Amino acid sequence: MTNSPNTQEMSKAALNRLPAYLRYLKKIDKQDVETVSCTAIADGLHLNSVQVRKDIALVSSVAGKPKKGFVTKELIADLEKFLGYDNNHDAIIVGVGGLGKALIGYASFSNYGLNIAAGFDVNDSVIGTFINKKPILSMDKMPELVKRLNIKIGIIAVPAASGQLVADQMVAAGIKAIWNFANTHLAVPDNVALKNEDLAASLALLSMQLKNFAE
Amino acid sequence: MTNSPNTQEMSKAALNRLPAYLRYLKKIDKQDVETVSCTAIADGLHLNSVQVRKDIALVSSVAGKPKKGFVTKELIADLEKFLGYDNNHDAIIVGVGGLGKALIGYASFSNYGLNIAAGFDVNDSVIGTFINKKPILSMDKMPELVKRLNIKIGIIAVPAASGQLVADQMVAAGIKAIWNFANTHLAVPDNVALKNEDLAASLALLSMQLKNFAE
DNA sequence: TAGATTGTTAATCGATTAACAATC
DNA sequence: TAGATTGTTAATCGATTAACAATC
Repeated sequence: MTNSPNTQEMSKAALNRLPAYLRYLKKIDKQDVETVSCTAIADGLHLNSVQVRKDIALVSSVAGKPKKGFVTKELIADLEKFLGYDNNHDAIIVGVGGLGKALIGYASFSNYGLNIAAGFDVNDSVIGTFINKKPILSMDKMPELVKRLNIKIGIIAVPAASGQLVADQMVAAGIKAIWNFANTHLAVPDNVALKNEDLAASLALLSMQLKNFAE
Repeated sequence: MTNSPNTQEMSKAALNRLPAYLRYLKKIDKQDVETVSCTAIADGLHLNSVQVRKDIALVSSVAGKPKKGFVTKELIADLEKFLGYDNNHDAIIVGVGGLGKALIGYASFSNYGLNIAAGFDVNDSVIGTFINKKPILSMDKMPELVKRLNIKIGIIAVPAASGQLVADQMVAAGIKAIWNFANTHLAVPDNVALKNEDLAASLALLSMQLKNFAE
């Protein structure tokens, strides 16, 4: 069992680091670096090497070779599989304002296994249009499409005031994971995954750091 | 000293929670709730009450009253002060693609004390235009404007490949805090604050949760 | 007064880092 | 072979939670 990937044992903090590993590995793979040590990854990303080694051990399907490390391409494949980037998830997005438009247009999502199937809005001026080839539909159509395509991921990019309402509608339609860009706290059932993208919190962290440096 | 706000003792995790407290307090303040207990905040946000009490203790300028708690408006003012939302920071943004445009147009930033002074890009088709009343300028103009307005915060919203270059240019111009939306690891000097907005990592966390729920 | 809530000290929990034997 | 790197066990560190006396 030692080397089989194990979801249970991976902490959130560790999981957060995996995409960075993957990016680094893809970079050196492009440079035709065939094997890579955890020490090298740690150096490249300014992390502790033991930490990297433990994280990689949970993800890699094969043991690393002393002196050589891991085969770059194998490790990339293992990480992509672990992160679910290898099989595409469909998602919908509700709210096609500035941020919503940007997210629909964000081509990189396909690299992460995310495909935005459609956008929804209540604003007549965008309904019926296409953004990045994705149809923007009326909010009424949301439940039916979610059910028909068996979509599990919903992205919320509406103003804070409508956040909870949209979340409730998504849950009612069968959405099981909500990625919340609205600046508000959402209450969702325990069996629905929720990830808040709190730009205010990020900004607070940054300006606090800035303040400390200045002192 | 017990009740004076103290930057040093605040952990990153705690700091991350403060904006949520502030949002909650503003919400109940609108409902004319005059005093609030940490227990109530904890219940409202589904957090542990001792955790909230400790966080609030580090931020509040006055002690809470047993049985009543804190004066809502006072606590809001203390939080805004602590988070630096009361005095405006100027910032610039480099990269006026989809995400960059959305960020420039994001009105809520002003609520967080952030004012985007200008956007920069290398693309002639956007240079000279205005987005949300902010001028979009040629990248050449960036160092001069940063120095003249003494701007300390830079937002990076360029493709991953140009991320490091832009970061270097910002640092050279005197930027002391970088908010990085480009999907790449950045190397910056130790005296420059860096906050990565890693959408890939967020998405990974969400889809992992989704996977675990499904099993 | 009684009891809800405070601030604080101690216990627990989890994650990071250090140390080290195994090995290609 | 020698030494870089592995995987793992133990020590440290920090954050969360539990317990409790003080008090309005």
